[in-house]
Amino acid sequence: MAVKKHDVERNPAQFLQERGFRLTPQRLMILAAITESQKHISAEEIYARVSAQYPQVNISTVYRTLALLKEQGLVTETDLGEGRVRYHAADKGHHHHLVCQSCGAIFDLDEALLEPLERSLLDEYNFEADIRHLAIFGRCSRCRQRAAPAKGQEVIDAHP
Amino acid sequence: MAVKKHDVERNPAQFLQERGFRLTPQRLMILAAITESQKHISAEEIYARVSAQYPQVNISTVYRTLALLKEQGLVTETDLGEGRVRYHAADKGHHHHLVCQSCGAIFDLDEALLEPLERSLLDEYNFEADIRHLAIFGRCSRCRQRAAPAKGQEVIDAHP
DNA sequence: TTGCGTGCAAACGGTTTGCAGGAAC
DNA sequence: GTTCCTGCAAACCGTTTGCACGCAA
Repeated sequence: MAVKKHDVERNPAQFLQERGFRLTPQRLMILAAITESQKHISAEEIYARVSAQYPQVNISTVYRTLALLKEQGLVTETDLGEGRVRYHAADKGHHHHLVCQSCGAIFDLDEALLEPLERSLLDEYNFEADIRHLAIFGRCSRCRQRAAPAKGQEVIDAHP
Repeated sequence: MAVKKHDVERNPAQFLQERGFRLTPQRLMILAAITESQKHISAEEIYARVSAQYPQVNISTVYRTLALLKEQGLVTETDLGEGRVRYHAADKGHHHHLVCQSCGAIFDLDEALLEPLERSLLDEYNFEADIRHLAIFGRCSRCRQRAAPAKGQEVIDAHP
């Protein structure tokens, strides 16, 4: 069944066109790379994908297109603490990540879990949280089991 | 009363020394800059402070020292989404930030508010969250009042 | 035909590295 | 006297920019 290629490509494309932006092959391919990607994708990865079928694209076009798509609300950014930002189609909905600091695994986190937090931020601080992509760092289930005795990784008590 | 300079300087310094690291003037001054800073401080800011009294320091020394201090658990990092990391003495305790995307203001957030989240991550995902510094983006009370009609800033439904 | 979007190359800002000389122990 | 730490300079990496050409509309 794969991805409904035409749908995912046509809607954002149409959206851009209606706004007066030109539909160039580069933009369409960049859009496709993002919407077809299962996970969050970085600018470099988009560039790699696109240039595989269209070698003359330039990385700066990728960045300019990403800026446009973000501006138009078609993609959102996530900072997973890697020193680089990742992108993701806005229509795929928001979700959050648990990033394991031991093994690097990334787990998706149900949005609902953050609702209580959002509510109390609103109630107690009158702060309207925009939690579209949140990365929470820590240690995953598997790594916890493997290293059961330890409780934290940079704890200051170490007496070797 | 100010900061108890000797205490804050001596403890981490002593700690480093006991671990076999040398106590150089550069390290002491960098340590002092961090512990004396009220708010989170960036590498560049540390460099500026230190080089004010010791012009020959190099920014690379700041980075190397920060890496050491982080490794030894004496400072922790926060990523406030500025494209640069900020540092903060570990013994000042953990706290979190509400970052207003409209006006840039940064508010401190009580650690207790995150406990329910941490607990449910542990319960439901067996994930041991290491939430030492979290930045939550959104819109602060004042900016919400000022722009009451809007509900989100990049919402996709816009029909101008 | 018009002007937006692109490729190119160079610059950016924050951070990291190799090296040789100098200081802490 | 060793060895670790530093300053220097250059490289790094992801990202941004100025410019002239070319293509979508």
